[in-house]
Amino acid sequence: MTTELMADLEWRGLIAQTTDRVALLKDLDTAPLKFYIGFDPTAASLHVGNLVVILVMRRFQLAGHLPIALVGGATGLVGDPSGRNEERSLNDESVVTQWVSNIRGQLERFLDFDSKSNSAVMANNLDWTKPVSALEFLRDIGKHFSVNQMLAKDSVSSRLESGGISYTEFSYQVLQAFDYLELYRRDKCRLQLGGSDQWGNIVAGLDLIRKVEGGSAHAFTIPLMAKSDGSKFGKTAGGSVWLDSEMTSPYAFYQFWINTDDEDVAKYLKVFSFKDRGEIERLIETVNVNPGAREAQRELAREITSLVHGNDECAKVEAASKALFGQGDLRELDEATLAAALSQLPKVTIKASEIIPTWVDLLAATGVVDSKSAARRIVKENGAYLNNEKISGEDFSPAKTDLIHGRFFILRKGKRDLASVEIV
RNA sequence: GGCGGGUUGCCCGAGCGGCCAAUGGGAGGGGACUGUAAAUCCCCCGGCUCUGCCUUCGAAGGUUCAAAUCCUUCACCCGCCA
Repeated sequence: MTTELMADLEWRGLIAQTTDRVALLKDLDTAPLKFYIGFDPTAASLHVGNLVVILVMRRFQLAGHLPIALVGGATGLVGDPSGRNEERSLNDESVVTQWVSNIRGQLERFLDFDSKSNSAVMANNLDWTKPVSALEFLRDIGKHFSVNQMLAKDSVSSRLESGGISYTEFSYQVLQAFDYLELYRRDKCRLQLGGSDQWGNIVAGLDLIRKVEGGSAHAFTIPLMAKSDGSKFGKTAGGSVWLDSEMTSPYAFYQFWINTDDEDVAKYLKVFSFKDRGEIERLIETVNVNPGAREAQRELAREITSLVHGNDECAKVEAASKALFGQGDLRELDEATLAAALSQLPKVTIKASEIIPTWVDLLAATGVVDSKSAARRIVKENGAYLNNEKISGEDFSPAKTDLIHGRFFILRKGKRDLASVEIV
């Protein structure tokens, strides 16, 4: 069963590096294994990049193992130098506390905390790190670390080349190692998963466990998600794609997935989808046979949006996308369907008594563009639409007769950036 | 501690008294082509009450009719020497 898990992960391209594969397989096969992944609160929400690791965690749980979701209340206060060429700026403790609770809430959606056999548990490293005094830490933990080895770690050595590193961030690997040791001691946790940039930190933990407890544990890293065109995964023009619906609307979230390049969709299905291998292979085949239908993208978007925002919300944004991108006249959509679709978009309302502002002013008000100049530019460049019909003239204003169902205007910028105006 | 170099628009990087909102590249945006894809081609890319005005070239002062460009001080970075 576990052998299947590993084979499946391998097929999905989710294994970057592990410690002794044979020993790991044996442990996974013998009994449910406790494992953990840490998430540092570096933002108010997790983003789609974190989803890669979270879903691997879920796969392990589905295979019967015992997840510990660790939120880095302590490590988040210090800052991980891995993969960064600049020192992080420290966040206020109150901010980090807030972020910890946000992230905790988000993680709960992806794991089963009520299973009879292998429930997930939540942990916060602040709980065991905060009570330790600096002296205890230096004597009990620090003594086991060789600065020479610490300096050799990629995360540190690359920073030494590029502008330096503070003692604070330099110490990060020790804190993370301490986490692993703590979880090993109290929960017999013997496996840590993480992104491939975490290898050094995880191994630091293994060394510490060996030195202090004489025990052995495993490391398992997951490749960092890369896009075929070399750009960073999970970013759009607007920034990161967040899991928080306030920060990235479910509609925008769905749109992010549905716009996946053909080049990447096979890889994304393997990484993010819980469909079985046969079904994923069938979908990948559709990309080759009939790419225009974009069935693979649709399935991907639906599955991930449902997972993150729930089936109901997904159905809404799916219907909205279908309605707004459909070929038909928007006026033919019934009012309820249209209203539901528009509720997914950036929106501005104006009073019926007001004079209707220009298209430019309306678009700027929705926040779809940064400034009125940008909105004017769109008109000048022929990318301005009202109710899916091209408009021209910078001083164009919609008329009452353009209202759909007596209360909506639909603004469009370019091919797929939509916003709504409602007259109230 | 000494000497030298640097800090320019989202990023990289030209400019070195007026012709500079500032060359070029990347990112981003619009159009064409398509499939709400990629590639390609064309165009745009500080803001505004837009034939003009306002704010930008590390910060603050100063010289000048006129400064991103010259001077002074401050901050940070990077080399070389000690």
